Amino acid sequence: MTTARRSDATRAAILEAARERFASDGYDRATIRAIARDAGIDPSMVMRYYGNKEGLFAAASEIEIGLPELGSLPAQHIGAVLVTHFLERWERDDVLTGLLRVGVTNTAGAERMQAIFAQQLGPVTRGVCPDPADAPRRAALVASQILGMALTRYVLRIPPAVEMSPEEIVAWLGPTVQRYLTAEAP
Amino acid sequence: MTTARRSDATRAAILEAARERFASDGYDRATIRAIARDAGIDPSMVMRYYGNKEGLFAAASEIEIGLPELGSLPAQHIGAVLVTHFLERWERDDVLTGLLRVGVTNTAGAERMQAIFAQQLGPVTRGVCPDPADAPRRAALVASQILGMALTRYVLRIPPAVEMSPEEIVAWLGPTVQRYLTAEAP
DNA sequence: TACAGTTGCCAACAAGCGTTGACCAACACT
DNA sequence: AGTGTTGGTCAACGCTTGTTGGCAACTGTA
Repeated sequence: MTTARRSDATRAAILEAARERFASDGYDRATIRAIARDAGIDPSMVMRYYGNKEGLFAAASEIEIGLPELGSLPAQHIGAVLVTHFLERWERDDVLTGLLRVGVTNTAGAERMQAIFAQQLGPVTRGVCPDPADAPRRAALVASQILGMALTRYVLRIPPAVEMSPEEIVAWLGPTVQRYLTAEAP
Repeated sequence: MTTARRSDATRAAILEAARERFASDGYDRATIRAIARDAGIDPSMVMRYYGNKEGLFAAASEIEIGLPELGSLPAQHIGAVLVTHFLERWERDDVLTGLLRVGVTNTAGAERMQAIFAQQLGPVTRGVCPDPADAPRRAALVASQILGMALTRYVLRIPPAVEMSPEEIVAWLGPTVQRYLTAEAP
């Protein structure tokens, strides 16, 4: 393993500042200078440690959704569990919001978003849906509803979406996700 | 009424180029210079006719969703009709995609997106849902699913979402929207 | 023909951007 | 004590951006 370096604190500070800036400003408006100012260091350090802006974004958007094991759960609750989990994940920090923001204008961001959902939501879907052949389609449907809620609630901030309680959202979206996963294809 | 000017063609060309650029590149990357180049004129003309970049965006993002009259329709088909209509609207041109892209990174864009849905989706919702008091919430839920599909299909371009046929999407999303509009609150 | 208004191009501006390389201070090791 | 490595600052580069003002050409009117 790589031994701990003296600069690890700085590296972490840069990464944290970068996450916040990317999340609130998007890729273009999140300038290296602003990120460095937030982290309390010189812009050139960012370049030294992460190569260039793209490298910084790649490092800042590394993420684990950490979906729970669904195999052991009662099949009829999967929808609610999934929505609850994503909602919690989204409220905890704003990396996902940032990723969503960047994914919309930046090709690298969009690809990363695709990869995350393919690798982390895909397997779950494959395990629970009736016909494995249309698992990708079902995963995309689930993604459309979950990302759509994240979009209206955390990015566009449409007032009624912001005001809803997590429980309310789960109650509404849970059955939708459940249907996308387990209902027979129309 | 304002009389026709000789520069109307140029104005229109600028607007069209702006719509395309905003749609494909987002607010920041859509530079006035690039828009002017597409329109075949000098960047300074853009400033003369639209004041500044914000003014140009405001003019380029003026939009009518043109929802159909739903009052006369059988209540149980509203969901499918709505999804069909939005899908068609989204496929027809890319102004909405552009608006979505800009709304994610730009405050003015987000506000415009909010306004569009409040003014054009709100009334429809109010007419069909059981209790007018939670009409805004229901509208937000509908928006979350429709915008989510637009996001995954037209912006992030998640492959399975792109490959689905319009009929398939309507078949999956229609019941969801229907439930958000007319089912009793959970 | 003279003149005012419109349409357009050109050149430049100040500011901000990502990025680079020279340089200094603190540390680690022998 | 001396030397190479690491962590960090500073000043500058080349470039692009939104924006401005001056100037030429055209159009319509009297």
